[in-house]
Amino acid sequence: MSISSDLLRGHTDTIILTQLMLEDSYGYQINKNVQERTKGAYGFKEATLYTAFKRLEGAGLITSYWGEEGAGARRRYYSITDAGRAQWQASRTAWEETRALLDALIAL
Amino acid sequence: MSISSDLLRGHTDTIILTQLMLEDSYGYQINKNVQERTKGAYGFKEATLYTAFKRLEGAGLITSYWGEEGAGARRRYYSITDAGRAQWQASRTAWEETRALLDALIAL
DNA sequence: AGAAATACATTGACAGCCGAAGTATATCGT
DNA sequence: ACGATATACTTCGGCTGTCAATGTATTTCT
Repeated sequence: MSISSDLLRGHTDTIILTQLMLEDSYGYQINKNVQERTKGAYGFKEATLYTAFKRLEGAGLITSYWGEEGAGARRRYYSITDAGRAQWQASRTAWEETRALLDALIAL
Repeated sequence: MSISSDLLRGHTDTIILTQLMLEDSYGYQINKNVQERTKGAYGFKEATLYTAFKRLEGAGLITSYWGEEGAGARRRYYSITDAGRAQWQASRTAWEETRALLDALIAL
């Protein structure tokens, strides 16, 4: 986790929504995917991750249900809603705009 | 200011340092420059800006002095230190890494 | 049996952003 | 002359997201 999370602050929800755009998933798996995609350079702290799920579910962007595995630790799966999909589109655009702004602002 | 500052959170100090890499400047001017560079899409709130100056000066990354204009409202100029220049280099690299991470994480 | 990995959850502290309010000077239009 | 607007800086208190710490519980590996 070499990157300070302060620099990604505000993008947490979007990162989670991105994972859920691909398939229903649960906290531990989502975090594993994030670590894989970033080759270990970034991962969520557990408290951050589960706090984000609460926030997203409260906002109606995701829903959750308990997994039905007979064996293994219980898993709470999350599923993105239509509102969540719309939010993801908006957030993706916002990221592109943010990236352009910062490229312009952090250059001599 | 169409972009949410939550998405730039943590980059405020770097943006200010970038301006001071170019020349000594003061709060109001720095903010004008930011607005120009972003074509009006972003600007700092005053409280955010002056809080950042305090933080940067406390960290030894910038120093300040009062301008000597005889006329006009008083201006406090800021100057980047050697430590500030080193920090800017590090922050620029961090931004490039952050950008790569988010490009990887906010994509299907 | 013990350690490590999997998996989820809560609490309290901390830091950055900002609305709001205040202070002060200069300029422009009428 | 006067009010509005722009310039310019400062502080306070609230809000929000991150996270260290702590706790619970199950499975797998040695």
